[in-house]
Amino acid sequence: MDNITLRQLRYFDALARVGHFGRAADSCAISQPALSVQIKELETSLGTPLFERGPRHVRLTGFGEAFAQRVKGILRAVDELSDMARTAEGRLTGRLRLGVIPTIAPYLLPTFLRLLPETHAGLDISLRETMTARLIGELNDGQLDAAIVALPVSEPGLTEVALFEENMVLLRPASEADRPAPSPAELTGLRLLLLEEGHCFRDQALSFCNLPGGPARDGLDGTSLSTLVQMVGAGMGVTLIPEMALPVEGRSAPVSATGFAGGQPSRRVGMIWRDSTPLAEHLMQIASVVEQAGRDILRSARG
Amino acid sequence: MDNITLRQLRYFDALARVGHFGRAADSCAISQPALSVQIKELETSLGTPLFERGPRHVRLTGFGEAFAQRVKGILRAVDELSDMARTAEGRLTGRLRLGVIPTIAPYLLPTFLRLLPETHAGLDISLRETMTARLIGELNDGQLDAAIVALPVSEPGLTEVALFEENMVLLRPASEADRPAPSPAELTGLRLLLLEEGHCFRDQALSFCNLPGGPARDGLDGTSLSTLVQMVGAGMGVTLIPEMALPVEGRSAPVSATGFAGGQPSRRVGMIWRDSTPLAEHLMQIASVVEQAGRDILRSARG
DNA sequence: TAAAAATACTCCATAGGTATTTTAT
DNA sequence: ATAAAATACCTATGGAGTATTTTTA
Repeated sequence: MDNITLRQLRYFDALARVGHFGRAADSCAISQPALSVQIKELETSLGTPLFERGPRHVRLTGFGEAFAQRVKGILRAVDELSDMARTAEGRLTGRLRLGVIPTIAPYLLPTFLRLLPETHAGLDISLRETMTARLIGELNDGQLDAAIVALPVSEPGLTEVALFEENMVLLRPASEADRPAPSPAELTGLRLLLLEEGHCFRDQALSFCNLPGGPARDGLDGTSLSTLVQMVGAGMGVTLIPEMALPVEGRSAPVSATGFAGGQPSRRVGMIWRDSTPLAEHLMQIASVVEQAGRDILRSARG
Repeated sequence: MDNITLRQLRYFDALARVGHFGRAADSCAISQPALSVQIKELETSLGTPLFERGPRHVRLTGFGEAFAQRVKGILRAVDELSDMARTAEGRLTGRLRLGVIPTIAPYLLPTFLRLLPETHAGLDISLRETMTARLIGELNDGQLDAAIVALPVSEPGLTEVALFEENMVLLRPASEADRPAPSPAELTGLRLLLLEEGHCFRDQALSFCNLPGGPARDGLDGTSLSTLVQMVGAGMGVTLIPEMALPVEGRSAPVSATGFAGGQPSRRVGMIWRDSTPLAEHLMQIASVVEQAGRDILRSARG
């Protein structure tokens, strides 16, 4: 028959993802028979089946599995072709899909989004806030162009650019404001409230305190820094928050911030993107805007 | 407009290669207007021109240049999808495009092609005989599936598999058969006839004799080993030939073969293919047939 | 029997062909 | 003036939709 088409590969990829002809067709904004026909055509042109059809679910064959891996790469490369064109005339145009982790987003973005138009007027930013692991997945899948995370992520295929370093500060109930700054070791004696599992900030805090990673400890986990701060304000314990969050969170409850006796824990904030992205040059410019935003916030948090 | 299609990328690639709408259209087996339309559509969908049109020739724009690089990779990856399918049912089917360098082809292929059907009946082999540099280019372009060459080639992106090592023997006029085997150093005193530039065998011979690579020396270069052997038979000088060539070439003229005093020069024969080829597993099997053929020939040449 | 994929068929968008015009040297 | 690309216009292929049938747990 005829040659493989990108359309077939896109439909195949969708079906491989969702494992259901009807829903895959939806996600491609076509009808189920249209998708069925294209998949079948791809299979016959290859001369070998890609899916096992069951009445309850559709699964990739062994061959289909290997095929899907390569197809993903091809589709990503084709998407990057369009990205290239967006940079052809010197300035970045269209929509930039940016991911940010939850412990950075609410504090950094207001300043970042205020600064960005100064250098990139008209650039359309779409934001996604979720945890690092998911952001990495979406970068690899081509659903994101770049992400702002805590470094290092050490993911093969991703470039990381370090932007600034910020301290993690201890937040205690305001009533304890007069006590001396504890050492990291003394933290283990306090009720340390942390974000739920999956947040890199949780892991960084635990590792600073030399505590094991393990699963949640009952009642001590929050789903956002704001919640944790409220819990601290209510006298339930203490927590760590990033310096950047101080201006916002420090005023929302009766809490008091302090450093540690000895060295301060810190995290490095940076941007990551696919090695292969054609947007690299422009992402670097945007990274420097992020850096400026971060430094501005830290200066005001400290001053 | 609509999305990018593979068809557009194929046409674009053809035009980027040949730089001429009419001839590119020919190479795609379509009419010139059909190609023009697709190229233009690609350009408008990208929003930026890919070619500078002149009345005498068509050139890639700077952006087009970068674009072409990526497109090549995509098209190769898509072609490899089809290759994958050829291996899906366990055995390799269809046509295998194999390159061989000229100093191996005539001696190895008869035996190889006789052995191959024993393990790969029905496999359709298409052969291309040219020098290493060109074979590497055609491998990278996806015009070849594998090549038999002298190792190492050390090309990034290509896998090499060493198969056997063979000596290079000195061929002298039969009249000199009684003289003692010379040392490599003594070769510089003889009229050494070699293949023209570009043949790796020439370079290997020169390097063994500690001679500079330089360009041709008048009258001392031949275009094939057979020619060299005839020249040696006519008393014009001496030459080096691969051991494998002895059974054929040793009888075609009044010449005498000998080794060297001290160590024997040798070359390593192997197969190369793209790292990314899905045929790797099967190519490895074919490589072992090549190896068997080589060893058979060497055994009969020595025995 | 019920959910889901495959078929049947119709329609329209679009790729391609031929003939012709425009363009740039 | 000429080679070559673009345009015009027509045809035919094929992708998509709706309606329907087939499949199998």
